Amino acid sequence: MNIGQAAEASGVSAKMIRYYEEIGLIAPPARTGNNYRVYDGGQVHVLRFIKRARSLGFSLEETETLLKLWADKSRTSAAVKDVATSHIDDLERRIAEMQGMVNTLKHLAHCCGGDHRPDCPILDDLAGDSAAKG
Amino acid sequence: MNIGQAAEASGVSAKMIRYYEEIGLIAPPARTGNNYRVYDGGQVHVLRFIKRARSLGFSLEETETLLKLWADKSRTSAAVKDVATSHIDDLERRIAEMQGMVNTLKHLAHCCGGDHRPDCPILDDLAGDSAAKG
DNA sequence: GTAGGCCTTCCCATTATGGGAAGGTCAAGG
DNA sequence: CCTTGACCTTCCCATAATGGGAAGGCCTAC
Repeated sequence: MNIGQAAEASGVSAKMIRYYEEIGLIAPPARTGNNYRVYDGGQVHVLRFIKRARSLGFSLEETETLLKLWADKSRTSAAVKDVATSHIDDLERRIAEMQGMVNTLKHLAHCCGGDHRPDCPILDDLAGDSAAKG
Repeated sequence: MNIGQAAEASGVSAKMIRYYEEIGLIAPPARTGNNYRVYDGGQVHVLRFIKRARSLGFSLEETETLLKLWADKSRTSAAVKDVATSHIDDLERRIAEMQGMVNTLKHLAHCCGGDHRPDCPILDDLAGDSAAKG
């Protein structure tokens, strides 16, 4: 299977497959006589794993940890759960931060006429004008 | 006022102040004979504005738009509100995406024993094992 | 034999920020 | 007068993950 077919089968772009190989996330595949990379079902399975981990927001570094745990038959589920829960914490922290921004922005937008006049509580807030309406 | 003092007064690092100047977000300040940048209260006000916009999650590009609107006395509040609301939409999209990850991960983590045994529904899910418990 | 569709490597760009080196300037204090 | 320290300057590099694109090799079909 060529890299294009592996990309198709895994949902990971050929560009990214090469990159993952370069950074050591996946093992270098065999090469044909013409120097083409060849992949088998096992490699594609790994790529799918990576794709799924990425879609859940795991960084490539975390993904590497998960891949190693996956390969390690003597792992403990506790080790995997640790990776997952700290990622959850991270996501929740970021969500809270962004939600705070949204709350502030919605308040400001609510107070903004959104009309033809120049007066704008949003700009007033950004400008540090504590006399901003609302 | 030197760049260090402007950084102190605005909460924007000296490094970032130089960068904002380099990308044209702020105007190049005056220089002293020894080639030091000098800032006045007006420039610091702009830096504070940027700082506040960044803290609300606006990109530097959006911040530039907001700075121009701020400077434009004939702006309409509608134009400002447009920038804000599309940023709110963007944040909410990202929050929803991350919340989806959290929901999935919490479910998987809940189903994971987190003990000394190797069996792990989290890895099963990542591996695409549709027989994953839960 | 040539055109198209793969593949290869290499370089560049993105976003916003920080680290650090090499060197200039200035003020204080010995 | 010289040193020390705290500034400042510019320049280069690194981050995370991904895509774009060029230049060139290989193979298959027509």
